Amino acid sequence: MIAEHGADNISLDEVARVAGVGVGTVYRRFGDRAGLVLALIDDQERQFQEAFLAGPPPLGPGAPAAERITAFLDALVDRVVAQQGLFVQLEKCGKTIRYSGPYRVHHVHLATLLAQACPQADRAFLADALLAPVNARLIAFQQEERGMTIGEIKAGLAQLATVVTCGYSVPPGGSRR
Amino acid sequence: MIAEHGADNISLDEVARVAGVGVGTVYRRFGDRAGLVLALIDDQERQFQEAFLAGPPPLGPGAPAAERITAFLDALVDRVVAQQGLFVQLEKCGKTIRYSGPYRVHHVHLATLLAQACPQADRAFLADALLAPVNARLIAFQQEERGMTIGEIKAGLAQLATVVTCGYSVPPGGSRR
DNA sequence: AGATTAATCGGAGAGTTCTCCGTTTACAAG
DNA sequence: CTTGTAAACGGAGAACTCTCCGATTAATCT
Repeated sequence: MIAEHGADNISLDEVARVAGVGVGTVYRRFGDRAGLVLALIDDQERQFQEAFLAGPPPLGPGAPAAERITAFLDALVDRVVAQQGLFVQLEKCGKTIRYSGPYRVHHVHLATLLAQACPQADRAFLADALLAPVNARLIAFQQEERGMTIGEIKAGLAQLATVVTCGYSVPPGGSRR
Repeated sequence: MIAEHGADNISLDEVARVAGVGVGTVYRRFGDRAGLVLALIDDQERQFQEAFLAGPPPLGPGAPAAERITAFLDALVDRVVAQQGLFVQLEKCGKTIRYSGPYRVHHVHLATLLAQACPQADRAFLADALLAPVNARLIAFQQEERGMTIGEIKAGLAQLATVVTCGYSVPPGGSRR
């Protein structure tokens, strides 16, 4: 259905009809629209998590943290682009969903890598800040309205990650908490 | 109505009823839900733009670019927090709206400052990347689920901005610790 | 098998967002 | 004041998300 009509323009009524069940059944299984989208994302998400948790370097363990961070952001962009429509849907749903499930895993992973690359930074915030630009809608906007390519986006992220991992080693000037 | 029922839980049917007009009129005036929200945001947005375009430094012109960047991000956080519910609504609406209007102005402004602070960076992307974490839903999540304070969020952004403006002066690749 | 209980199902319905179009109002010309 | 035209109006209705609950099916016990 998504291949045919796009990820938007899909009503759960129709999903139920096509599946040959009642609407209630769909909602009991998946909770709500967001739950259904999450389920559709789940397969690739598992593979992705497998890859950065236990796959070959530089995405998986073995490479230095700074390299893994870049590799992770790079792969995350691919991940989002591969199911862009679904991720856009996900972000439209209630805020409960946007920052749960996959996001938390990504955040923990990135924060762990950041802890190695730049120990004295606020790694929880920094992880949020690096994940924030990898956002289906922003990427769509950058592509469509700014004419950026995926390569340029990845390059920008890589540069940002580099600057961050290097820069945070040096305590900045007048910053206080 | 927002003060009473919160920014969600407001139906345009009811807005129309309270306003004493038909639903059609509301939609003709504002286009859709997003348009109404934008209108509600507009007043404070104008003031904010006035402040960073022509107000006193460090937010307005006069201070060095690096300081203005920090001041801008700081003020933007306040701006979003002040109308957090409305911004969350805005982000839920179609992607047409999220990256139009205010966002573009903020982006142009920040990109201009970045051009002064770190000329050789991809300032269009960098501006997106710095704006991305200043996001009503992310901030709400950081506050509620991570227990972060606004002060901590601002501090994190300030540090990030510092590292970015300093770090991008050095061409990437030959990075040292 | 028959009866009792629990889990599952499906669709009617409430509450929304947004569109469409017949009706009403405002305004200018005769 | 009347008439003609354009703009503004408002509510019926289509399409949608999600809930609720009576009906159906499956499982367990006697």
